[in-house]
Amino acid sequence: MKIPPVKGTRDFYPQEMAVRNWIIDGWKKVSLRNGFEEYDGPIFEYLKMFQLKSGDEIVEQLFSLTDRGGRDLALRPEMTPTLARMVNQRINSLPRPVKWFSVPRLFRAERPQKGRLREFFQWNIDIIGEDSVLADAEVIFTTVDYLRQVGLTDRDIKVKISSRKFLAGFLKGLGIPEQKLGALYVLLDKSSKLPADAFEELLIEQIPEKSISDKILKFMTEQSSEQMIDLIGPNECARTALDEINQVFEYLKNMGVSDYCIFDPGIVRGLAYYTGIVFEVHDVVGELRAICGGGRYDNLLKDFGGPAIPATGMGMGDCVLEILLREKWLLEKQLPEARLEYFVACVDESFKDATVGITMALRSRGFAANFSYKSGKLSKQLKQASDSNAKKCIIIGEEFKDKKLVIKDMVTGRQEEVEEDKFFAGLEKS
RNA sequence: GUGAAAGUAGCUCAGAUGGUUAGAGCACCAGAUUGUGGUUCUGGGGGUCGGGGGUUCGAGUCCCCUCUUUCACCCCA
Repeated sequence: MKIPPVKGTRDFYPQEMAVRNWIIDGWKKVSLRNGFEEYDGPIFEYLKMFQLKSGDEIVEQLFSLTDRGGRDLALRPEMTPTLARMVNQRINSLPRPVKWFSVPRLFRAERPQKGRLREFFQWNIDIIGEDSVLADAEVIFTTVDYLRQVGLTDRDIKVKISSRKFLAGFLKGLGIPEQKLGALYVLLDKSSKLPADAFEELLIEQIPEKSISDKILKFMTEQSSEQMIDLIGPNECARTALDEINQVFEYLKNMGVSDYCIFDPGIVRGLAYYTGIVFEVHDVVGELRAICGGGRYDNLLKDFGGPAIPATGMGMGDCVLEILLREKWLLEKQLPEARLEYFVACVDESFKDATVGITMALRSRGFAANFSYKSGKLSKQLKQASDSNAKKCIIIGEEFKDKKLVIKDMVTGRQEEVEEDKFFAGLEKS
């Protein structure tokens, strides 16, 4: 009976595994150099933990199970609740701010499509316990630091930045009641995906008063903060939030990544838990879904039963990123080749023991070395050496009776006889 | 969860209107080459044509169901 892979999952053959490792290694490296420490949690949690924040709709997109003790559990669909739980547990002993990152494997029972699978990896960085927008700027910088590192330029991607606080302030200032905000957020979030006239139509459905809907339209397309000020008028809330946004852009300029960043009032970010600066990174062409997103969530720790502590963070999935990197030919340019330092071959069966012995001697000195199980033709073994991308091949033949090895450089094709002792003595030095 | 398209070897794909034993390239294995790889040539293995049912003398081909993939919705924590 043939069993197929589960819907929405991927098999990582060595070739794909190399890609995955390269992406994740990059995430880790950049996190560490930006001062983040790595953490991880269990891959499943109480189902309740994920219901708590987001309600029943989310539960349908969870892989859940009941253990033998009757506990309702779920495979984690995101990392933030686990982070909140872990930080809350030790909140009094952790030095603040907490700057942590993680690369969890996550699960969502959605219908798979381009850039979205049921099992994936996500880079998370979070700063907890700091309410300055400098922390928001640092999260954005770290994100760009990675994307820039892998070769994406400001012509490939843009960080679109806005503020929940700003948007809420503006809308309330127009006299829009609190209970309408949720539905409006959802619509505004889509403004970039919809054709302009369709968006306008939907907006008028929600906001029939033309004077107000016009202002919202203008707001969504406005880019310069000077004209924003005219638009929001003497609205205290919105002004404070706009100052914050400007402050973030100043920090980002100072950090040297302002070419990547633009203000975009259309960035709203799906659900309710964001409270301040929000951002998404998109490909400039706009063909793919968001590469990553993040923002400030000052109420979350409190929602999870802890003290009111501010937090800001970012999550980046591996699927969309990989698609973009492939499109830009950045993967094949940068992926390190799997390399063997030495391949040890013998000319016939009588030298097999010596071949194994030399290989092990190399391995015990820390070199990646391999040999062939078959002692057939030398040409076969050399082909295997070549296929496994070995830098050098050691040939064991008649010379070995005089304690000599033949060292063949697989790139140049040149080879030389070296005494075994001298060969290993040379290795120790280097 | 809704809608659309597709599924033939490990991969990319041929296979007019239904008709003998389903093909090619790449990949894999072996030989040409008894101490020298990446090139070349020759040969070989590998398919319940996604699965099940139906129509027919006969189905890879037509019909129905199902699974999977892709795309668009929903959603995006």
